[in-house]
Amino acid sequence: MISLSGLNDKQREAAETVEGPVLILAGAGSGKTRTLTYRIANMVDNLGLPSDQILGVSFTNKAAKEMRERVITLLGSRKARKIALLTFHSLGVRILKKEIDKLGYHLNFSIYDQSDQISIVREALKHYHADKKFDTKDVQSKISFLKNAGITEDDYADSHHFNPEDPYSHATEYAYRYYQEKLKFFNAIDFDDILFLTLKLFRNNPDVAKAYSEKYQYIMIDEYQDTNTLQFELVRHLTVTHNNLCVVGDDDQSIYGFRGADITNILEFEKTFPGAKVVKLEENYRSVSSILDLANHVIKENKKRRDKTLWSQKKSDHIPLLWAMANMEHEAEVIVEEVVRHQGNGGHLGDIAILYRSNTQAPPIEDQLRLSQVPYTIIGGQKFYDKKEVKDLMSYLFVILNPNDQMAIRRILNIPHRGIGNVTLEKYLAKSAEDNIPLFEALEKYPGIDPQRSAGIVKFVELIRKYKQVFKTYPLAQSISTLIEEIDYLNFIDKQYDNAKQVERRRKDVMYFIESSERFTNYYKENADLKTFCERLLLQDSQDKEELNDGEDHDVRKNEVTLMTLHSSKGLEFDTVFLVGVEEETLPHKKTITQGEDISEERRLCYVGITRAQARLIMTYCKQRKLFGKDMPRFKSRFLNELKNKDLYREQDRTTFGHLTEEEATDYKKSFFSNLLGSLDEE
DNA sequence: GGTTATTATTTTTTT
DNA sequence: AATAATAACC
Repeated sequence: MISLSGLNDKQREAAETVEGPVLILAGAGSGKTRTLTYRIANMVDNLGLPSDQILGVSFTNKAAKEMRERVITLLGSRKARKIALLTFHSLGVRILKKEIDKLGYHLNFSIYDQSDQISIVREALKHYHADKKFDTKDVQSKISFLKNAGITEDDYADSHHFNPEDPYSHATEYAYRYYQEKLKFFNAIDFDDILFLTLKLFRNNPDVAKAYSEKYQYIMIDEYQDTNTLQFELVRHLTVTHNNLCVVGDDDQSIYGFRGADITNILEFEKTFPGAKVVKLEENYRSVSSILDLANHVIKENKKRRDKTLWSQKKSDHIPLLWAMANMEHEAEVIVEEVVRHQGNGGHLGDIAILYRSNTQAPPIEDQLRLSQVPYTIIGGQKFYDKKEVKDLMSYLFVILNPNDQMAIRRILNIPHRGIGNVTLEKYLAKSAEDNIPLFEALEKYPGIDPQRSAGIVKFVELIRKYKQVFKTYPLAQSISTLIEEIDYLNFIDKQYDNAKQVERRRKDVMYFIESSERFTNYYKENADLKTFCERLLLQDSQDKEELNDGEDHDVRKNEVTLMTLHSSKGLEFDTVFLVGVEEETLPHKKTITQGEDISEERRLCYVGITRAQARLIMTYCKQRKLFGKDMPRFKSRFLNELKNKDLYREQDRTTFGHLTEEEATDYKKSFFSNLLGSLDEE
């Protein structure tokens, strides 16, 4: 039996209401994850509901992982195993893998990431002759936005997003059609399609939707304020047979507007799901009151929000700090120094998070941590599969799996060099269009378009054919190693780069790729297929692969500092939080300032960051920052400047010793110089 | 077709 | 500063 006595009345009410629609309005730190995990534990352990009928959906891998870990802590891994705790996208792939043939795709579809998307859009815009130049990335993100709003390429021209006066709209319409056509032809889907097509599937096949709704009898959605139209519709289909839906959210923490998050989903929940029970969680258990005060005042500046003020019983003499730094390097130095001090005082590194607006802020801090030999882990950032080598190798896997995948073929056709360059490729692309056959078939059918290149073409086709068989007969990891050997990829890297350090790094990535396939194969045994492996690499961030080891230390946070973006930090908490780069044009981000006036989402982001901290909050900003190789003056963020009460935080100028007493300053200088001397000794 | 030099461009945020 | 796209070479 799981006891619910550790929950407060409201939390307990939410955890015990298992049937019917439930809306939990949960302020930051009000124990929302705790409530959800106890709710799940209650269902399984106390009510005896079958665990494979429970589905919990979150937005980020990090959040899904956290949820799983906490459920395991309550139930143990045996009982928790069958509970589906997924992101929206992994749920979508799980469904499409079995059902996508009903939409006219083959089951062996490839998944395209943003860089694939951009190349196709670039191609589309090339075909779209116009005197104006269009920004490829802009058009791509517009298409992505439209998909997330549930608008198809045919609906676009009639929607209110289409502006007949605007050349961009016309270009986007053309590109959208071109793009969708190509993807289908390549038997590929993009990240947005994972949800888009799942919804289409449900719409076209109500019986399939019904079956999944029956499979998942109890559904919970975390961070409901961030659901977009697509996700909302999916949820509706999934709950059609039972209406057992529990959603949790907080309008102040809506930070996915750029992905089409629709706040009315949460505001009108009771309308959509009549008879919903609404539970409000307002007591904050996370932060000390001084941190909460600051957060409340920052978010109060947002005009459009449901008024609420979180309160906390936790008192402390800590006042949030704001440190002014000279530049990025200095920022990194001072922060790491503080981290080291914390460690020296016997503090646990897992209690510390360093949060930033964008991933580009991480490298200097990372460098400094490494230099000081402080263990750390970075969540998100550059994806493992984003690395050139990994993409190349994955492209091989995708082609072997799905020969229609043109983007992947084009990527590897001449890697390693087979003497097939752009000119030859264009010839084959023309043939492929002419005969209306996939590129790969064109390669098979016309090996002799250019007699000089013929040998290379045949070799490539043979290679793919051969490995289709190899992957069928031998275990995954073994097949991958043989493939890499056969194409002599490591040698190719050697030849490509003359910088020894680069070669080393890239070879390491390849080795890591092989290792990760071995781990995967060991874990899934004979079920380790090519497709699942690729999906895992694409959908999961690199650190999640560690999960394959099935470690037992799920409830113990590692002794590492955590670095991540504000977006990834949502739903998490840390004893000490460094919120770095609280400056104009970083938070709020420049892009929001220049292109749109709505700064409120940036303010919510700031709010999210502040409310991650339990006991200690240290914000920083730089007086100067290098941008595109140039030093630019920087200023404190308006989110702090606009506060009338200046006692909410304490500002300290770390570029001088002014914030220290004379004694402290002497100590500081002494240790600074001895460090300097120490590092000189090493040289 | 491949390599190198020059020029343009870049930074949200997640899956 | 770093990287990618383009142009100009071999």
